[in-house]
Amino acid sequence: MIVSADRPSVTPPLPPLTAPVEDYLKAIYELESRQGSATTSDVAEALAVAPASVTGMVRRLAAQGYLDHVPYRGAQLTDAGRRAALRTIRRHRILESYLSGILGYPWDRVHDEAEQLEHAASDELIERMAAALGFPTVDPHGAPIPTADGTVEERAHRSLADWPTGEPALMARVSDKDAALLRYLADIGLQPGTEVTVLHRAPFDGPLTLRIGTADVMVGPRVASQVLVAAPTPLRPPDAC
Amino acid sequence: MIVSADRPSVTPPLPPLTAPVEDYLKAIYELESRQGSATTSDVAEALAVAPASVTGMVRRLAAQGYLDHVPYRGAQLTDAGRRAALRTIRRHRILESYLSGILGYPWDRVHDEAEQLEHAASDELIERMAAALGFPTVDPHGAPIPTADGTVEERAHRSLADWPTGEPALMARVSDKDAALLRYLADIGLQPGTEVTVLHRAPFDGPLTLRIGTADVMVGPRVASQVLVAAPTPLRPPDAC
DNA sequence: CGGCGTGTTTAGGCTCGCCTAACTTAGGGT
DNA sequence: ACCCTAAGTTAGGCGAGCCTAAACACGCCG
Ligand SMILES: [Mn+2]
Ligand SMILES: [Mn+2]
Ligand SMILES: [Mn+2]
Ligand SMILES: [Mn+2]
Repeated sequence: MIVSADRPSVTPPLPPLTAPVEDYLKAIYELESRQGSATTSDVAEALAVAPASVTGMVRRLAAQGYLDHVPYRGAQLTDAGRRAALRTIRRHRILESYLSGILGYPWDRVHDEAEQLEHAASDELIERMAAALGFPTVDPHGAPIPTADGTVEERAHRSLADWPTGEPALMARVSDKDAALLRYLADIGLQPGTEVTVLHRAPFDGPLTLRIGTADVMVGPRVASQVLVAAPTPLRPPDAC
Repeated sequence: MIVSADRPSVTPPLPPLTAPVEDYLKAIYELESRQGSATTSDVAEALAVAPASVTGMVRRLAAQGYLDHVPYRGAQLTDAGRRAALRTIRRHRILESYLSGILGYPWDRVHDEAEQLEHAASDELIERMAAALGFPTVDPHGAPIPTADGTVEERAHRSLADWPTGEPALMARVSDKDAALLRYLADIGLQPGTEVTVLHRAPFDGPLTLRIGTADVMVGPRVASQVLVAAPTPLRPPDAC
């Protein structure tokens, strides 16, 4: 009688993930959802680590069932890996929201703090913070907060660089990684929820003239391309007019 | 020309302490202030680690100037070691206060959470939490919070087990380490600031009858010995009567 | 089709923090 | 004074994460 028992379906109790492992899974998740799969050098760059270190870690994580790895071809998360990544991302974004919303942190300094705390905070703490915030659905930079059971609603936004001239838009999201950019955006009054209109776009990748509130501001194309926007009041059903 | 350059007096920029190192220094500080010096096995017990591991770590910390170690005789913190320990203790106690005071944690669960967060939180976060609390001077268990520049005011309390019968006292402090004891004390309404009177003490290490508020409660001597108390309203000047 | 460069992996090595097993030391008891 | 035991240290080893240097694979380009 032959019993095939490779990869038992009943998972034995896994040890808690270490901080580096959580950061790898998070980075791979983000690269994967942007580029389809995560290459060794992209992960290395994202984590400021040598490529050889990534190869080693990826091999370990594949052995533990968090991802599939085809040598020379990149890595892709398994369900277990995606679950773990989304858990860390949830913690990160709730922490950012709490620091910004309750403790008065400026939005350009919440990321670094959350990058550490996401590995130390208990589930109870995270849920208490979420409750104190009224269970927010997006973080201070407009990124969606995964639910506790591991689902995210990723909205497909357009870049302000592509948005048609003259049509008002709502600022929706910006990366949390570039603190200087965030400070600049705060300066000119651009944050998630702000209405913004592209008044004019100079040719040859020239600057854009924006109307933000009552003020007109000129920004470079590098800034505009980083700012994601959406159509205003997209929540009302289409037949409501 | 001979220049003696061993042990330069200008300290080079030290790398940030790791979480285990912070926990060692904290444990040694606490043992030292309770027993004069910290023995290898006491530290091992406090950190749930093998004695051999302590010997190794103590050797490293001595080499880095955080403590003095006489083999077979125990360890004592240097000024640098004491500073580092008090910094971690400050963070721990502010975190406990914040979790309990702002996030509604029960006081028996703040310790474990703070034990992790104390290594991850930035100075800015700690100071923002302290500010949100109005710069508290004691934590939820009555332990004094060291100042940012590294001083603590340790009050010499007496145990409830020794307190004279009939004289009212104020509950002042209890260890944060035993969650079950903390739950019990919360149950019977004993927390820092509560007035308590020993009505009767049964002989041969028998139970104590306490008056807490309007209720009478009997507690064992093991509980009473853990509860530290002080004379009521010790803040009013003596000539105020 | 063969060579070449970029990207990846392998090989070997390091520190930190922990372990167990074997030893040494200090110090109290006889 | 000596021995015995408890406490402490040494020896040797392990896994996690990182590194550099060297070998190698893929796929593009001539
Ligand atoms: Mn972030
Ligand atoms: Mn992180
Ligand atoms: Mn505590
Ligand atoms: Mn700790």
